Amino acid sequence: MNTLAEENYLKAIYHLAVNDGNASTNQIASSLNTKASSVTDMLKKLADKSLINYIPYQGVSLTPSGEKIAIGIIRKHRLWEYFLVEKLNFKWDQVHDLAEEMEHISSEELIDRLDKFMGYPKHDPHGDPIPDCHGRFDTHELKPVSAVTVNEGGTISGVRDHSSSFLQYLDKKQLTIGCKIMITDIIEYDHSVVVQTGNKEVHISREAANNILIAL
Amino acid sequence: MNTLAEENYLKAIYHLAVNDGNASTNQIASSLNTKASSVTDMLKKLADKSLINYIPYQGVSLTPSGEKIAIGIIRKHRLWEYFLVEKLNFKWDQVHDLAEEMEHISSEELIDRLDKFMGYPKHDPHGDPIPDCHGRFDTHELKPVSAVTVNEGGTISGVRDHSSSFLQYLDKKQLTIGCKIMITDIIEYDHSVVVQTGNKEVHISREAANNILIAL
DNA sequence: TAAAAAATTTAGACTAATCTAAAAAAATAA
DNA sequence: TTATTTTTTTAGATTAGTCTAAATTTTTTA
Ligand SMILES: [Mn+2]
Ligand SMILES: [Mn+2]
Ligand SMILES: [Mn+2]
Ligand SMILES: [Mn+2]
Repeated sequence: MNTLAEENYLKAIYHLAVNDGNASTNQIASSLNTKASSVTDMLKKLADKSLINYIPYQGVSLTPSGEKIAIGIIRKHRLWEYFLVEKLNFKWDQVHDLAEEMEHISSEELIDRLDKFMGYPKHDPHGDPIPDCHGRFDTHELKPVSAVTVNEGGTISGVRDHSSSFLQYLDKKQLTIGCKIMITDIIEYDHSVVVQTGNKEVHISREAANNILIAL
Repeated sequence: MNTLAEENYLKAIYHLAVNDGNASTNQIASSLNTKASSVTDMLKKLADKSLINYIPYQGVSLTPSGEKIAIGIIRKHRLWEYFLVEKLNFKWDQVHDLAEEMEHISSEELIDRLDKFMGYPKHDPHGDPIPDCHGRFDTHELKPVSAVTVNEGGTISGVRDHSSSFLQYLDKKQLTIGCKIMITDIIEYDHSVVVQTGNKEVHISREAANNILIAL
C-alpha cells in the first residue's frame, strides 16, 4: 500500500487543510518536523499517485482518494487511543505518541474488529470524533470557553491543545471530557475565567479557556 | 532503538539458532526471503552494535543483548496473537501475519499493560510459550504424535507447522490446542496414525502426526 | 513598481536496505 | 589431494527518504 512516510504526509495535509482546504509546503514541513525541500520531494511523489492536487508554489489539497486514506489513518489513531485509555488504563495525556505508531498497522479487518470490540465508540479520549468504517463522523460545532458569556455553560467536549502538559493541567483542575461546567465570572483585567465544575469553582487563564471546547 | 529490519534479523537468528546455537548466512536469507549478500551487510551492522557474534564464513550467534531484544519481539508477537484470538475473535490461522507487523510497536509499557489486561497468558494460540516481562518462559518438552506408541496419548500443546493450511486442516479434524487425544492405531504401510479425540476417531498422515505436539 | 524578504523548488549528497554479478573461501567429491 | 560445488563475501547499483546550500518564484514593503 502506502509507506509510513506517505501516510504521515497525507494525515498532516488533512489536518492542515481542514480550514482553508489548502496546505503550504512550510506548514507541512513544520508539522512533520522536516525540511521544506523534503516536503517538495514527497509532494511530487504523492501527486504522481494522484493522492494530492499539487501546483508548484501554490500549496496542495487532498484528492478524494488521498482524503480517504487520511481519514482511515485518523480512524485508526483515535480507535487505538480509545483502546489504550479504556482497556489498558493509560491516561489521556499518555496515548498520542503510542497511537502515532499504532495508526500504521495496516489491516482494515483488525481495526474494524477492534471498533466492534469496544462498542463502536464515537469519540476518542480527547473528544475528537472517530470516523466509522465508511469514513463518516460527526462534526458538531463546539465553542471555546473563552467565547462563552457569564452564566452560560455546557459540557466539556473537546480540547484544542493536545499537549501532555495541558491535559495534565486539566486533570488537576478536574476539567475533563464530559464534565458539565458553568462560567460564573470573567475577569476584565486579563480575560481569565472563573468556572463552576461540580461543587468546585476553578480559575483558568484566557489561554486555557481558549483551548477548552464545550457543547452548549 | 533498532530498525524494523534489525529486529526481524535478530528474531530470525534467534529461531534458527534455537537448536545448535548458530545460524548461517543462507539460512537467514531464506527465512527472511532475502539474498545472502543483503544478509552479510546486515550481519556487519548487527556485529558493530554488539548484538551478534559474527565470524565471516562461520555463521552467527546472538549476544546476550541481541537475545534479549529477540525475546522481547517474540513476547510482543505472541501477546498480540493472543489478543487477536481471545479479544477480537480471529481464528488461529489468521493472526501470524498481523502479529508480524504488531510485534514492532515499540512501547514496553504498552505490552506490559496488554499482558496484564489479558491476565498474563502463558501460551499463544499455537501453544508457543509467551516470555514474561523479564524474558522468562517455560520450555517443557513436547512430543510429536509421530513419536508416540499405540494406546499412549496426551494433550495437544503445540504445532511445528504454523501455516494457515495446516492450522485450518487441524480445525476441521477438531485437533486443536488443549484437546486430549489417544493414539489407537499406527498403519504399518504408510505410518499414518489413527487418533481418538473426544468421541471421534480421525486418521492423519505421518507428516501431520509429525507436526502435532503433545504433552503426555 | 522596483527592491527586499519570504517561500518554494532544484541540485547534489547521504544513509538504510536492498539487489545482481563477480570474486573468494570452505566444503565435498573424485 | 586436487578439482568441483556450495557458501559467503565484495563490488557496484538502486530506491526511499532525508539533508544543506543554491537558485527561483512569489509576496510584501517602501
Ligand atoms: Mn492523538
Ligand atoms: Mn486524540
Ligand atoms: Mn506467529
Ligand atoms: Mn504463534
